[in-house]
Amino acid sequence: MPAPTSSLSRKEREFIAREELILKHARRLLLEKGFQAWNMEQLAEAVEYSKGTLYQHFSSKEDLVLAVATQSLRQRADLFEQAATFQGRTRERCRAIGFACCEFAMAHPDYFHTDMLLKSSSFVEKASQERREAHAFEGMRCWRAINTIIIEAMALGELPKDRVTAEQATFALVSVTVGSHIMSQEPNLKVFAGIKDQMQAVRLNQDLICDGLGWKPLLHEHDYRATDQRILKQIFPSASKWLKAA
Amino acid sequence: MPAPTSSLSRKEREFIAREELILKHARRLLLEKGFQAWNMEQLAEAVEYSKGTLYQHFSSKEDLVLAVATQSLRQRADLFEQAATFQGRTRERCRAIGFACCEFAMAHPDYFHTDMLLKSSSFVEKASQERREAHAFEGMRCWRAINTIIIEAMALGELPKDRVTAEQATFALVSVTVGSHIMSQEPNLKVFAGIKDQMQAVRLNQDLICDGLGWKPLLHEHDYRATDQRILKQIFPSASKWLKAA
DNA sequence: ATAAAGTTTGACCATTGGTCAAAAGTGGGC
DNA sequence: GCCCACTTTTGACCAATGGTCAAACTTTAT
Repeated sequence: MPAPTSSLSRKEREFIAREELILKHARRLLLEKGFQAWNMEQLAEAVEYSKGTLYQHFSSKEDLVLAVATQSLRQRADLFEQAATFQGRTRERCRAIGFACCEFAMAHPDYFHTDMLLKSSSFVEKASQERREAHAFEGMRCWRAINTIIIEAMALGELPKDRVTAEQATFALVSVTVGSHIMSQEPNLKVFAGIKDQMQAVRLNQDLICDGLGWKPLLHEHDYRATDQRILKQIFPSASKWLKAA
Repeated sequence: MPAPTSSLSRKEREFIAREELILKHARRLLLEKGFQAWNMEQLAEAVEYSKGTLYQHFSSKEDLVLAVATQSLRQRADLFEQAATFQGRTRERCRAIGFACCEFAMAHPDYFHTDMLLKSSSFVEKASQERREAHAFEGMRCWRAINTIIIEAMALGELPKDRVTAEQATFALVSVTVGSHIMSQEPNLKVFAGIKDQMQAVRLNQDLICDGLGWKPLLHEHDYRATDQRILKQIFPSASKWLKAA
């Protein structure tokens, strides 16, 4: 018998592996069909376990979906924190987070829809306390990544602090980002607004907020194309596929 | 027998009245419980008709909810168009629409949540074609109210047209508004961001976008307090209750 | 080999969105 | 006042599905 490769027993490792298998298939169904158009029986068949086993991992369908969303949100927070390490001025680092969010949105096209479901109290109330807390924790990491840069920008005088507080600025950036991602997926709106590149539309709106905040250097005061190239090279070397004309 | 007061027969008028009764109670349930936590039987009891009768008006629960949302959206469009008649400079008129949207959000605290449900294709596919078209129509009215002012602002030179197109500017304003309304309802975020007055937070973000667009006069170049007072007096005399410190 | 402990299963239950045949109601003609 | 054709309303019923749990099955310790 081989020695355990970690501190977890075989059973525990199997349990975790199965949970990840379930989450993987649930994510796929969620992406393909949304929330309603699949059921636990179908998921059970997909993972080749029975329905009862699913319920040993998740207390309800909502709990499961929350777990999928939290997994995604953790990746988003990872990307944000990674982007925040970009070497450059504060607004450039904020921009790197903007790219991080686009990178995330490309990898998880259904995330914002699912996240909107979670905002319904009757939905989230059916999930377990632990998973709710885990989700809130990852959300806080995303918030803090932005908030930290803004506080630093204000301390350095690159972002005027007489207009809004650091929290108001963070709230503005978060709001415009979420709103833009949601709206840019609306088929009707895409036609009206003539949106070709969704991610570019999101980042433009972020730029408008930053300019509105007076965050130096303003859009026309600096060669942000060069910054974008650096961000892509340093932080997201794999992202160039979706960013054709940086 | 009295002569008919309109071109509709008694039966037709009763049908319409019943439909409005159903919508009224459905709206109440939606506000109190969200989408899942009530069923058609409960609604039937509330309106004192049977389930079968409900289905003579609406093809599905989703169809019914879409009808409620469209009713709300029509009011939103009405308010937008009313606000657009405000006498003043283009940015002031845009600001009046910002107030209109807050007025609407106060009257329909659940609207944006419900609207997010509609963005799920599996949801909206269960509604009837007519109701989908009606919803898209009211959405277009809202879009156009903003878009029209922006086009005029660009023609007058009050809004520079070398940065973004009129459609991009409209998209930015719509996105920030929706995103801010959604985010400002998030309990966690309200704590983090220290939001006391949600509507003020939404309007601040709109101001940041307008400033970012370079829409003259900028926030610090003009006494918008006075504008706000005029908007409230001329357009929304009844709104002063929620706007304590304009 | 056997018993104890843990794991997996799928038949089963309750809820609920949606249907439809039958009951109830309506109104015009005689 | 009565009949009858037509419309409207009803609620028993159906199918789908989230969730449960006793029994079957597997693993482990002795």
